[in-house]
Amino acid sequence: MAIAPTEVAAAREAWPLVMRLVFANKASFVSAMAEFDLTPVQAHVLRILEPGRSLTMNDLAEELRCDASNVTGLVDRLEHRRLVERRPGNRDRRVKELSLTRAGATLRRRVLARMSEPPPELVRLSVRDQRQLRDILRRALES
Amino acid sequence: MAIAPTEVAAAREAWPLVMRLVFANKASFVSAMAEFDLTPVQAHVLRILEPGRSLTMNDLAEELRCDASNVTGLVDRLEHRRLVERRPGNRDRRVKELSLTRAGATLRRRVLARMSEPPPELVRLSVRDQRQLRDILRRALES
DNA sequence: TATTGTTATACTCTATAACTATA
DNA sequence: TATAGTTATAGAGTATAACAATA
Repeated sequence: MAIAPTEVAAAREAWPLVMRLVFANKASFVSAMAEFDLTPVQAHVLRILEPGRSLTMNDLAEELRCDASNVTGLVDRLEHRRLVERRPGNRDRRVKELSLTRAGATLRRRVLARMSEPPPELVRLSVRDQRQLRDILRRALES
Repeated sequence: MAIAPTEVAAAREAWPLVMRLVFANKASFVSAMAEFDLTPVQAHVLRILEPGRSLTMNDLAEELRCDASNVTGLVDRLEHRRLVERRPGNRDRRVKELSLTRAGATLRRRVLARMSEPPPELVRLSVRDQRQLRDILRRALES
């Protein structure tokens, strides 16, 4: 059965609101991460790099949705601060395995806690709305 | 009455989901805007600069939440493409009034239409969920 | 030959500080 | 003196292309 054009009408109205919400809080996110001496992208790297997990440089580029050449400098800066470390791959010596240091894991916890802090627009919603929003987003992102 | 800590628990769960949704679609947004030869920030300028409205350079910096020194180059590039134009302020000759050209207004319509196109995560929601999401976000952003 | 990561290069965005021309 | 906008400068993120080491 073909999907009628009206099926996405509400999504088309909702999506710009999502972007407005995020954009309105962008500056606050940037300055919150700056308190950890992190740029937004560096913060995302910490988020992606779960403790115990290890990623190759290519994996990270893919998760960040950017060209692989960028992660060299990005990881350089984090490694220089001893937040992450490169280790040579066991099987394939071309590969670098990237992982968090102890200090990186500690900072990651603080960063994630700060990233989860909801903006005033969500805080002032009723608890009922907050829960519905959470549930709808879970359904959207699942699978 | 003090707000109990549990009041924001659901918002704290919802907010990272919002960011995940946006982050997952960032690359798609960047390449969509690139088809118009626009960077994301340039696209935001077009969105902010409604036809008929005019803004000073300082106003634009404020709306973009960036330092005023940045908008000089940003507007230079858009003006060079004849999408926006600077006109001297009437009363105060220090001020530049910024507005869309005809070409800018035309491109703006296409850009806004593209920006409103919802990502697959929202499209596959039920119509009921789409509407609730829209309504909750409207309540969050109102006032 | 193909792949992983790096380097070289160029452009945009960003902030800070100093400057200009008005007010 | 104060303000609007610009310029100078520096650093970070981004892409493309070329490269070395390894497979």
